Amino acid sequence: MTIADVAARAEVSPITVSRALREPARVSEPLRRRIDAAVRALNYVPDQHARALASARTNVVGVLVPSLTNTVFADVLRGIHDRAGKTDLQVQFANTRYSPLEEERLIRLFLSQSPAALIVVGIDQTQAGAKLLRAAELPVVQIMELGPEPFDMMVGFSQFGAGRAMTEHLLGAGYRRIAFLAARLDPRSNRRMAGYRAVMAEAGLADDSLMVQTKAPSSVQVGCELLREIMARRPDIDAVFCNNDDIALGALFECQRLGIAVPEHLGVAGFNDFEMSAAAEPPITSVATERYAMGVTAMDMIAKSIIGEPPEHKVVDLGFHLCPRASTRPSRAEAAARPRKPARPKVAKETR
Amino acid sequence: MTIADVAARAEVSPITVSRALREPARVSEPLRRRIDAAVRALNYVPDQHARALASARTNVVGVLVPSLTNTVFADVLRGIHDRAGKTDLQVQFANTRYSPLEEERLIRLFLSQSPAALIVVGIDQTQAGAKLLRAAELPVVQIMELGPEPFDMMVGFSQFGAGRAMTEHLLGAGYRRIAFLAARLDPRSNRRMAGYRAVMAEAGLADDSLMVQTKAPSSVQVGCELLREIMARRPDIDAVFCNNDDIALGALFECQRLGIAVPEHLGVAGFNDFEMSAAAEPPITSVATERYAMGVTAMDMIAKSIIGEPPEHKVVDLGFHLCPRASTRPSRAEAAARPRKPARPKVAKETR
DNA sequence: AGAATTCGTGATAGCGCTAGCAATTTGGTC
DNA sequence: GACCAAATTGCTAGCGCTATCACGAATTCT
Repeated sequence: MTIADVAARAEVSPITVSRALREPARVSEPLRRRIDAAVRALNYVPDQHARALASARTNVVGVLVPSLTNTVFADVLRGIHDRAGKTDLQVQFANTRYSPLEEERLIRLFLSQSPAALIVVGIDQTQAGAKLLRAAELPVVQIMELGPEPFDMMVGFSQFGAGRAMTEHLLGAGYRRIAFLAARLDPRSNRRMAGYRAVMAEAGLADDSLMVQTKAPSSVQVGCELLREIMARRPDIDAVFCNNDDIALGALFECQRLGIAVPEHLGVAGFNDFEMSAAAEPPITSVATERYAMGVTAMDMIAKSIIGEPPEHKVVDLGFHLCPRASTRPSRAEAAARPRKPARPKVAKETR
Repeated sequence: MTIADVAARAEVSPITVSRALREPARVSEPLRRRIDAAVRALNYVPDQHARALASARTNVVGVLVPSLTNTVFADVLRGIHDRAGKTDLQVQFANTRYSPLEEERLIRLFLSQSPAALIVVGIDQTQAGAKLLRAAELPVVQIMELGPEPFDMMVGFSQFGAGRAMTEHLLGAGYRRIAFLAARLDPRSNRRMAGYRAVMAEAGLADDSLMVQTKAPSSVQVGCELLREIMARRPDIDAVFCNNDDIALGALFECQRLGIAVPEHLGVAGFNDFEMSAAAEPPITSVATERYAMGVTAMDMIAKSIIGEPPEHKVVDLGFHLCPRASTRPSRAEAAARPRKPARPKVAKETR
């Protein structure tokens, strides 16, 4: 079942079939109809390998992410994958395991296979990796955060700004001794922490002993441990801002174990607005990010670039939004706007 | 940078280079050394497309899973991916969205690209899909569960048996009116439910009003809703066996909200032993399954098959094990073995 | 009217690699 | 020393597709 079979059936030359499939506009109406009919009758599927070999191009989009299991990236991948299904692009994932060197190796590997485009996470590639991506003659999208001098395109939000926003929210709710709990600090968590630090410093409340971290990857268990640690070191804290919602959930569980009332004695805030956070008791204050949309948008930008219509904006800020919930006291603004007795908080729609 | 460049540098013919790379044993020691040196000096990477075109074979393993975000599959994918990194096999994922028809479409699509092997989930393919896979001349691994007449190979565990085991454990702990909470029932959840039903029937305790389910996919939020529903319908229940740990977590949160003491008034058990379950307060009784190992084993079997050494056992049972925790009363056997006052349960190591 | 351009189609020549066979060398066997 | 089998290397001919150029016919321009 090759292009020649289709050509024979449609009584045209193979090259015309090839054109009808790739650039229908360049083939006359009647031929195109005959060819389409033949393709359908024979259930013809072009051979990707032959196509790639002959044209020195592929329809494979390489995606380099630090982790395949972290919910954050799983959501982005789902967006990428869903959108890819609507084009003829294929997706090839690879796992950098949070290692810039591994990422560089994978960049080399992928580039050697001349993919249609690449998606990488963040802005902290190695120098060599950055140079390769900048020089590459293909669409490149950096996702998850924003920064100056994109290699090509960018879709994300300000991690620093999000860290600031949550910290400001907590200050606005009257918290003063706010601890920061962090698992393995990848570059994005680091920038959130920088946002926290900046706000605390501006308020004259900065204090390094309020910050606890570990090299272990983020998990609920780690959240438990970090909470015990900070409570041992600084029993006077009045809130914890957790790097990630699983840390926050662990912190909440540990509070229950230790008999610490949330939010009365301790406010607990997370980041990323995982599905479980809104359902927890009490529901956990968090910052929602547009992970799925990020994947979709990245693929959209790539699809447009490939057909020669690069997107209007090369850098897209999808923003974030704060989700104040009962695990922290309401801020003054909210308290004014709400009825006295806070009703069961409405749970945002959580679709998969 | 082609095989010809390497051949020129090593002063041999291109075909010898090709052989040295694919079947080193068939090339003499000295030539092999010269060729290896040339490959490294030129940083040569064979063109996958040319290779696939010429040999009518690829090194791509297709993986069809129902979901990319569900932790269960994310863990399996990680195993598959990790192991693939140690061979020269590439992995291509696709998402069936729990639809057998979509799965069939993808089976056709993948087979038309003659992959090196296929991994599919479970035993509930459409008739046409099953026929295609049975006829396919390539390694096929069915994962996640076991069953009679594998297409080729199988790695999993008995979902029915696991459902039985948990239900028996709950009975052994003295629970009698055990509800079953289920989100969208995919075939595997169904078999777990069948295990529950069988044990309840044997004990003379079966009662359809004890079973609640919804079409929504599994989530913590859905766990909350299901718990409210069953408590409204059957306030006399003494335990809930949840389809999945996120349902169990939601049930636990809802118990906290409703003031139901766990495990005194209600035992809560889950399934899959997600990381958060051991860290919850109280820690949630669950059934651990070997998801990562399943992915690794599947890839191992495939790798062996491809080099012509099919694995000794075509069907591998990785089993499961019960993790009794404080969200259910201890069974009689455990109670006898343990000290009176249950210490904080040790948390199993949870590595990522 | 003749030249220049555009349009639609086709012929040719590879893309980089490997299957299959052919040629050569080596190491034994009778 | 002639002969055979095995081991080693190389040649030839594509795999299925597309880039490039070529060609005639239709269209536009001067």
